[in-house]
Amino acid sequence: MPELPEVETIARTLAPQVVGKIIADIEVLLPKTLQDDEALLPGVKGARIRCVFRRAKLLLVEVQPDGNAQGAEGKPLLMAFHLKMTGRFFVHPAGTAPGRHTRLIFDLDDGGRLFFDDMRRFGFCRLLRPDDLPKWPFWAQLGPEPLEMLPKELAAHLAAHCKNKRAAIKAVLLDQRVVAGIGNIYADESLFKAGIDPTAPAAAVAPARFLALAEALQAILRLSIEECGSSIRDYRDAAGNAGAFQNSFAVYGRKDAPCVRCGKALQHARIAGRGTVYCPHCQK
DNA sequence: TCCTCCCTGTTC
DNA sequence: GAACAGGGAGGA
Repeated sequence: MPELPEVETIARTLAPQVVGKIIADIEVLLPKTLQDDEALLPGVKGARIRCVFRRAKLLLVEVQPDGNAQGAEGKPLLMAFHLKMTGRFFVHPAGTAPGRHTRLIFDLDDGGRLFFDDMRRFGFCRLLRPDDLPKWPFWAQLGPEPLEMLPKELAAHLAAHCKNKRAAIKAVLLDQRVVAGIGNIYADESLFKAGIDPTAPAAAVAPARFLALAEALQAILRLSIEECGSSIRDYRDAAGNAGAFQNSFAVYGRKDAPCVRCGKALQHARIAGRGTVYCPHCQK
């Protein structure tokens, strides 16, 4: 389930494999994976990949269409991928046949084949002009990048969004409109590190505790990026490597196991429809 | 503000 | 053969 650190790792490992190459052809094996409201696909064919970057949990690929392509007008285009739970990228050698879960194939001019695989079919690739990004409601509503703020700023931002909110503090962290890129793993881990009960109503979290939460969130995200993300089940980066941060989990996936701090059994709850593991003794 | 749905493979 | 994993859309 790629969250911020995983998508960041994928962007970093994918970029050196594809930037500068030309997309010679595109094969759409699962039509619903490709969201192309403006029929921009012809412009992507023959386009050169300029850069690969991340915003929230989105992986963005900017391409420069061939100047002669019909309707492309020489302006850059964006491919915005959301990997959801099981999206993966891999660059295969020429001639590699699609796998069972391959949804899109981008044939590169050097013969390489960039596969977008997605077992559970939730992921998508949206084609758009950079100018149209603000018209995409999901993009327009995204909150700030948590690693691009000072801890103090992030703390104040979180505190402001938690004011008067009855929803659980964890639900607020998962809300992409508040902060972008946090998923189930990093919400649980950062709340544990900050010693905050994930089930507590956001409004009940004392203002003084948001600095600890902001610092925990940033520390966990930075550490995970250093470790190339967390690999549970499906996740691999674009070079096929697993991350290592799953070895540092204090709570995620550790229901009933002893708390690393106090040794008491970790509890399980369901918050905002997501499985949640926490230590009632250490998180209040 | 919470629930259901979309999906398929793994675990109980 | 059911429960579970879960990001986000859409509906109650």
